[in-house]
Amino acid sequence: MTNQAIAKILKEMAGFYEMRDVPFKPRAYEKAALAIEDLDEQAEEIYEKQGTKGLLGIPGVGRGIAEHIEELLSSGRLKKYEQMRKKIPVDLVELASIAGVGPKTVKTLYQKLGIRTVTDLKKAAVKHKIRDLPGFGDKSELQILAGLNFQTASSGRFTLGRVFPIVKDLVKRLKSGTVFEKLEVGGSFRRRQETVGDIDVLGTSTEPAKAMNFFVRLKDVDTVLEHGETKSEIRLSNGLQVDLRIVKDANWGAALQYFTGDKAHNVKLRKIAIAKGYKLSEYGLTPNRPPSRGGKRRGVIVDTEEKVYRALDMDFIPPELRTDTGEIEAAQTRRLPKLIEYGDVRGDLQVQTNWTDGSNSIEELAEAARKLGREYICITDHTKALAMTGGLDERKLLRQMKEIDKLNSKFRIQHSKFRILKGAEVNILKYGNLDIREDVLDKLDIVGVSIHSHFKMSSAEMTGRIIAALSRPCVDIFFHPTARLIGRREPIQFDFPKVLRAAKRNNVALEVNAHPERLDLHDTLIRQAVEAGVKLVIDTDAHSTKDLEFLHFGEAQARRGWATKEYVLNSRPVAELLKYFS
DNA sequence: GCCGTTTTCGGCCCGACTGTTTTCAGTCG
Repeated sequence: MTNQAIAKILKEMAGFYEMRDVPFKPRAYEKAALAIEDLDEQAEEIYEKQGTKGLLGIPGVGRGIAEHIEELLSSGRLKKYEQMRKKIPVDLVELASIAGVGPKTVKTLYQKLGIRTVTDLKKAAVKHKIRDLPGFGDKSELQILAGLNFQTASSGRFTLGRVFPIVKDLVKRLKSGTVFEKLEVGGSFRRRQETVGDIDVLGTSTEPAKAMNFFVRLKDVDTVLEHGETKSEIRLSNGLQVDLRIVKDANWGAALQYFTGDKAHNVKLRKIAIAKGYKLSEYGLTPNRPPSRGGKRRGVIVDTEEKVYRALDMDFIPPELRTDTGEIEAAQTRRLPKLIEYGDVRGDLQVQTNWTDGSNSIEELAEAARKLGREYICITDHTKALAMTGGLDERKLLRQMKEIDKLNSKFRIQHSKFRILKGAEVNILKYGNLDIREDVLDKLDIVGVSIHSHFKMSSAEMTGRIIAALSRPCVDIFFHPTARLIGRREPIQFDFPKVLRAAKRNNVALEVNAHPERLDLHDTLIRQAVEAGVKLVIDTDAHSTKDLEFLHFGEAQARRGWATKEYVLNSRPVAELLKYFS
């Protein structure tokens, strides 16, 4: 049974408890479900290897839930869950995913109208059966219909790469209105998560009502979901939801901290605040106890985020790290790493040209990279086994090397510093051998390898396949190691710690692919690589000059994985980089 | 049901907005 399936059952149980107004259990089950979704390993494997103890190691999983998981893994069923579902047999997760519908609403809908599925709900809403229920009205019915329509039109989250230009443009327009003093985007966007559900904008204004009106009347607003004094929500015509909060200037730091999240990070901070005798909220940091006689009840001034963290006795935590995965403890003991900074990467080591499936020439890509401030670029066209891209064979690869030599002398005359490196994205074949002869690969500056076929091997076979490839002396980089495509293709399965050991032994760097549909490695795997002492590179995997700008997403991903500059090889000057790989 | 700088019991984040109410419940983040 997959983590997804286990998580779904736990989420439904959370909902059933919520329906019955059972206190605290819903949160406990939800928390455990989220932790299981976030695991890098299958719970099934953890259980096989370490038994119940392994399951108890998952945050939020205690004795009760561990027993549930064991029952699910061994029998494929869970009695307690089945009993709950028998009483109220509804597709709880699906129904509750509709905006404005929660467990209590689902319960009423089932008891009064017998609604069990999303289809049932649609039928009832269209027939206007919902508006007559107690506690409902025509507005709630309309809201449910709107939610249903939106859900079928678009399914949830956007990639960071997709929202990035939209948000840039939105911020520019909001600032042009001159109704805001401060304006900042918080939430998962500021944390640079790989996908973003909605955009949280935070602002200050001397005329809040005017500012809110300006916001809800932006020209591409499709629906105004909420319109209040301090909080409004809109949906843009492209489907993206944007929330705006207007806060007081004196609370700016506390508010920005609060609206950046994530939730688990904030909850823990609040607990720490309580332990220190404070209450932390978006409105500031205030003493929790009544003031002593004659004393005034005054909050700590937290007009910047830095002051919030300082007041709680810890170092400032960069937004990308705020996931409650050890960053708070590290900040308290002054052990946070100094993360790689945006702009630290000097050169791009994976770029495809029009020799294969890219759309620009080598020269165009080189020129565009130079203009973006890069010091070098490595041309890594596909090789012959990837026939659909017109992959290069040995003969063509040699010809491309000559072409690069010519271009380099041209660049040397015009711009002394910029350099084009010779590389390739070589296919790892089914049993770990490469599709280009070694004597030709030896002539390249940098050899990257990657998996483009046979994605569905067993973990053991895949591990052997990868280690065989990484053990070739000519190999320098393992490109997009898990081969996942966000929202489209699951990562391949292999024993990551074993591959890390092989990479370290052979001095092979792992790539952090910056392409918004890949972002591969993902954050927790980057963290493991860094802990294991394995070096990284950050590449765009550009297929056009425009794609070269993806680098920012790769740097963000590396930060989310706690990577320091020292671990990222292409933050080094070209001579040092080549020396490392030689 | 989980968890521990309040540690095996007793807490568990907290406020805004909406719709349907006439003081509040449900949802959301």
